[in-house]
Amino acid sequence: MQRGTMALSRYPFGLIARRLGGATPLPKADERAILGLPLIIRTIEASRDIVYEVGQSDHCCVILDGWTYCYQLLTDGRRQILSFHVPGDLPDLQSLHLPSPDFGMATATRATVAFVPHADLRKLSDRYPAVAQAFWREILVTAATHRAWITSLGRRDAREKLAHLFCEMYLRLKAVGLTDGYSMPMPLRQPDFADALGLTPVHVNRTLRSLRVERLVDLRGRRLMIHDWETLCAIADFNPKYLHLPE
Amino acid sequence: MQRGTMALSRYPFGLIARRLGGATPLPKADERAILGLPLIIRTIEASRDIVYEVGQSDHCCVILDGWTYCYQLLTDGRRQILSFHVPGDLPDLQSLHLPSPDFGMATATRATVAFVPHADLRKLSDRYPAVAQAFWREILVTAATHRAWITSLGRRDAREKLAHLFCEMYLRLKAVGLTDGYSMPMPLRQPDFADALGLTPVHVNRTLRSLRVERLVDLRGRRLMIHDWETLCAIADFNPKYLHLPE
DNA sequence: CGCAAACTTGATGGCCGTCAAGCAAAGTGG
DNA sequence: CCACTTTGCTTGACGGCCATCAAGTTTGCG
Repeated sequence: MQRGTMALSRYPFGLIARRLGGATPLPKADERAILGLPLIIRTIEASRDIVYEVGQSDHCCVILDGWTYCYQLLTDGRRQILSFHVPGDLPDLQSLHLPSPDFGMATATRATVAFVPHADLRKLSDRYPAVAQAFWREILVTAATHRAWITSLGRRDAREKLAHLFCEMYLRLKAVGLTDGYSMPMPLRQPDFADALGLTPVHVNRTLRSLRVERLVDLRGRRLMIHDWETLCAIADFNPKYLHLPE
Repeated sequence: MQRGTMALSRYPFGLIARRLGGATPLPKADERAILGLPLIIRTIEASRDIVYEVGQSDHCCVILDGWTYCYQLLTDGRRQILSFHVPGDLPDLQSLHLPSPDFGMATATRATVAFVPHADLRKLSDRYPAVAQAFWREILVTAATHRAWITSLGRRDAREKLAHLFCEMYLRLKAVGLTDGYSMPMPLRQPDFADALGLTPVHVNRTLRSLRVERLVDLRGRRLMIHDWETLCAIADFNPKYLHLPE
């Protein structure tokens, strides 16, 4: 475990300050304040619950490297993934204002995560209104993404659901500079897709094959190649507005 | 159309102040400030879009009477309902902080709605921190409800979905005093259930019948009678925590 | 009162789940 | 570093939940 800001150069933490600004960049002073936050940085193995041993959940977490997800379980063991998170994301900002979270968090890959004390985040947002605004914006975009998932789960078939998820993750990764043309990292396993889209792994497999056969996408070696972005968007009926990305 | 606060005695507006407080009631001064908000009150027919003719969407709305819902459409016309709203709800508080909404709003029944200018809400929440806190709490509970719906849509079958929706609406109506024992108003039509739960009206009909035959619930004359709350909760795997209701 | 929408039920079909088996990949421990 | 085990991938066979189509009845709005 590392403490303090020394190690930050190895992680895209400046990115977070930039991303929070969205279309309207944060003032320099606000960015500096963000970079000065005290952090506890941890690297967690793949497929582990992200437990808040640091204090009892009085921290928010920032994804620095790897993928994580939020999920809920039914008592009989059925799992539903609620959202995926990539570097630069703040998956549980809401814990600042609403105690007793209603979901769990886990790593999809080995991931490096920074924990920031609630107290420091509150001080920060009290002092820098633009930061407070940015935090809330982040929470509202999460809610908008939830709505997009509700519509996907309720009214799209398997093929359309997969296409929609690919479109969303492509733009989010592109926004943080993790794409390479139309190629992107895609470390999720077929059971992860299944639990996110309300399907079974077997059916995810068949649906992926059909997308591959039609030369729309290619998922190999933990990378996704999008061969036909326009058609993929059309199949998904994808409208990126809800992500509120700049440009 | 009515203006000002005169008409408020006819509507459960004090309720909203109380509901916003949640488990910890708002200070009296804050409640008075809420009751002093300028309002435009409208009664809208059933099955109409709630359009913001008042200015261009620089208002939030408060449901005073009747039921409304938020929805998204796919370009081919498929509809997904994202949430239902009952008296006391503030369905679009998020518009205060995030322009360009990603969903539409419509009435499920004839409904009376109050519109409050963003500017006044902002003044209010700047001046009364407890109100600001309450507004954000409201938004976060909406997000938590979205998550519960994601899990329902992804991992519950038709019968469980219906049971879960009934449990949620029962507790929400009970919290605003609109239930009568285990009986409650339920003005939604079968096509509304279908679009909320990712089903077809035909299948909703069959599923309702099976719940009725088993004497779990009875839906007649726009009212829902819950005969066996415990079993209904068990079928739905219902955990009310996400609603963050008092008590 | 008339027409549109909702409700109800039956028949049929398809998307996706379940079960199963073989194989590949990746993580674990000696 | 290799045996071992777990997890994931792939494909086939089969079944079930839910969609679609259709037609008759009822409700309710204008």
